[in-house]
Amino acid sequence: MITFIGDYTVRLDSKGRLSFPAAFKKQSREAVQDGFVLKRDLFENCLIMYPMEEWERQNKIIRSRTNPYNKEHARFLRMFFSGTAEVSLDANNRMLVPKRLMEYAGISDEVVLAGQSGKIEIWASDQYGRVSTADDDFAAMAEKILGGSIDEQDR
Amino acid sequence: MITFIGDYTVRLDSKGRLSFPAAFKKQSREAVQDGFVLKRDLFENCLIMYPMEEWERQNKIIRSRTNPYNKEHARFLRMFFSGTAEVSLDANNRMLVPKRLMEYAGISDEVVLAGQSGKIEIWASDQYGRVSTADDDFAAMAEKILGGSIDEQDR
DNA sequence: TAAGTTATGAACAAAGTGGGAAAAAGTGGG
DNA sequence: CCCACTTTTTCCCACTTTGTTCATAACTTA
Repeated sequence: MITFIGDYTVRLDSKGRLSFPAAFKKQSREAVQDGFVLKRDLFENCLIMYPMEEWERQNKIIRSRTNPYNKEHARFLRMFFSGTAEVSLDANNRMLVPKRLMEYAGISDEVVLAGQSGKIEIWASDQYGRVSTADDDFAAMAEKILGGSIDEQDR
Repeated sequence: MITFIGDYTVRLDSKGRLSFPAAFKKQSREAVQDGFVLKRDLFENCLIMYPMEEWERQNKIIRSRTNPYNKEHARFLRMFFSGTAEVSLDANNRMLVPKRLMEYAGISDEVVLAGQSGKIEIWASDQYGRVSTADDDFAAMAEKILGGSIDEQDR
C-alpha cells in the first residue's frame, strides 16, 4: 500500500491546474502511471485523491458491505459514487481539477494537499488551517481512540 | 527500536539546513537510509523527528484503531497527520527543514535536538531553554505520573 | 601533525510557475 | 445535419525558484 506523508501548499495557475508535489510523486512510485481518482469527501468540504490501486481497494470494501438491491444501500451507493473524476498528471506533474469539484471544495487559488496514509486530501488552504490544528477536542479524541488499552509492546 | 540519547545545539546554515549530530547518526545505525518523518508536535511549539521505522510503527497502531469512514475518526486522523514532512540526510549529514515547519516551531538560526527514546524533539533554542529547566511543577508532575503505581518489575 | 569530522560556499539539477499554441470538445446558427 | 465559432483541455517550451551535490576550508581529536 502506498502511504503519503506530508502536506504541501500549492497554488493553481491561471488555467486551474495544480502541480502535484514531487514528494508525493516519489512516494507513489509506479502507481502514478495508473492515474488517480478524485472524489468529494463524505463529511467535509474537501476532495480526496486516491491512487487507482487504493481506489479499487476502497471499492471492494464498500461493495462487500452493501447490497445494491437494498433500496437504502442503493441510495448510499449513488451518493458515494457521485462526484468522482479520473485525473492524471501531465508531463510537468500537474493535474487539472474538474470545475464542479473545485466549486464543491471552495477552491479558488491556493490549496493544500495533505497526505493521509493511502490517500491525499485536497483543501482550500484557508479552510485547511481551521480543520487541521489540534483543538481541545483532539486530546479527548486521542484518548478515546488510542488511550486506555495500548498494549505494552506498542508504547 | 532505536533509542536516541542526548541533546545538541546546532545552527542552521544560510539555506536553512541543519546538520544532524553525529551521535544521533550513530544511534540510528542503518535506519538513516530510510529517512525520517518530521511532524509538528500536537501541543507544543516544536517538531518531532521519527526514524521511518518508528513512524510506521505508530502508523500501524493508529490505523488499526481507526475507521476513516467514521466522521470523528476522520477528524482525528486529519489532525494527526497534519504538519508532516518526509526528510532525509544529505551526504554531509544535513537535512533541509521545510519552511512551514520552521515557522511553526519559530526556528530561525539555532535549534536544539533533544533525543527522547524513539524520537527526537526539535526546538528553537531560545524556547527550549524555557521549557526544559525544571520549575516547581516538575517534581509534582513526576510524582503524579510516576509516583503512584509502578509494578514491581519496572523499578 | 595527520586523519577524520564538521562547516561553508559555489555549481549544478530538479521542481514549481507561467504562458503559447495545437487539439479536442461543446455551442449555436443557417 | 453540417459548418463555423467559442471554450476547454492537452502538450510544449521557457524562466524562476528551490533543493541537492560537490569541493574546499576550518576545526577536532587522537
